[in-house]
Amino acid sequence: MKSEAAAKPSFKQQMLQVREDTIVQTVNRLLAEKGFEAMTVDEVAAQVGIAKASLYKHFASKEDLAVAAMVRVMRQAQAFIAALPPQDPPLQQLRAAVRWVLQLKLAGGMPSLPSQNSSLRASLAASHDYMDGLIELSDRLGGWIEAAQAANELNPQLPAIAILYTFFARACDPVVEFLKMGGLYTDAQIEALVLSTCFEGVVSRQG
Amino acid sequence: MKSEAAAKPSFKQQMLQVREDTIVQTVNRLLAEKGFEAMTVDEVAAQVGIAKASLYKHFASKEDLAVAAMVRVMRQAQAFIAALPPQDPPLQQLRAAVRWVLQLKLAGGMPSLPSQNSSLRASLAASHDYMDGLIELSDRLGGWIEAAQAANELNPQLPAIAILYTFFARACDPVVEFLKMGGLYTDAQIEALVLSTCFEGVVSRQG
DNA sequence: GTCTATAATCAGATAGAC
DNA sequence: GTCTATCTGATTATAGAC
Repeated sequence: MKSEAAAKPSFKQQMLQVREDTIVQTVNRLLAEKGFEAMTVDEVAAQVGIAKASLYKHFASKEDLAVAAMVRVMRQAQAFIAALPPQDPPLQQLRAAVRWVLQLKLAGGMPSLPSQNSSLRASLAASHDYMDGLIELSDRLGGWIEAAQAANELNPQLPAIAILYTFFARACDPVVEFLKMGGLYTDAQIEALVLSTCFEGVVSRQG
Repeated sequence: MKSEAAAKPSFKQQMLQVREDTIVQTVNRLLAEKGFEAMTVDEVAAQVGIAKASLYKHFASKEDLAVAAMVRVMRQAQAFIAALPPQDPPLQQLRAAVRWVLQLKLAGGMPSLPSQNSSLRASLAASHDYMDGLIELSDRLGGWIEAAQAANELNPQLPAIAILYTFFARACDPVVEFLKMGGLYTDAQIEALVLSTCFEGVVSRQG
């Protein structure tokens, strides 16, 4: 019996894992740069430095590639959320979470998926890894939202689900790209601007 | 000499215009439903009820079809803006403009373009009709934004351009679709929710 | 698992008759 | 201008040798 085989992955398996990580990172970058439709599998293979047929030994379809990239981002988000100081007030946790998304976008690391691609949406919905992550994330954020509403820090008249969606939508907010393209503001300024308009809106505070 | 030909379009020209209007309306609907990439020219031809080759007699490319649809929406927006009571305060004008976009989206009439399609962006940028409309619209809204900031109705600390982009971004705000898919809220409620989070944000008013 | 080479398909665009 | 039929290129996916 291979006594160690069960305990830790073999060298070969580690190599495999590393290669797949490389692939998913490449896909993630290309998705962030060009989006799902514009990204071609040829391109992914070329940038990873392997043949396209080899890519298909690791992932069964282009959709699966994108799903893997989304699962990766989802895990990163969960890790960040889990590492937040639990004693901080809910509103602060939420601001930190939205800030994390904005920083990921500004760093060019947020995959941009078409909002209405049926084949990809189906693949995402079929992925347990993705859906479980999405649900856990929604629960976490949802809990903070309700707590912040109960403390009258977030507007209690808004449905919690609407606030949750508003936060999720920052992941594909074109305002970030617009401001970045303009070149007038630093990444930190853009982050502050979008965070501010998301939470405080655009009206004057004392009206 | 054809004395009437110069004064008003001939019957044939009117027919042509009507047909092209039909095409653009169909394209607009398909763009709103499925987006630019998922919409096929075959589909457009089938829904209009003409052969694909005939379509290409009217528009030189798929991009041109999308541009025509965007120009149409732009003109509608300009017409709406122009019809607003000029004596109303700037903030009210802006709310009306954003509300108009949300209603168009909720009615399924807002084309959804990929934020990062180079060929389409190039075509849009090359269209004088589109760019002129965009600039005029930006000037109008920009003027109101600065006036509202001067009156301390909009936050004067935010760059006017950031506020402008925030309004433009409502045209592709996924929160509208999310809430609509959920089925919990009427179109009017969704309109009010998104309008509120856009202007007033999500934090409590009296903090 | 990796490769080269190739299939299979789909979609944008065009030819040419009427 | 409209049609049928076709071309062309791009892209996803696979066969089969090593």
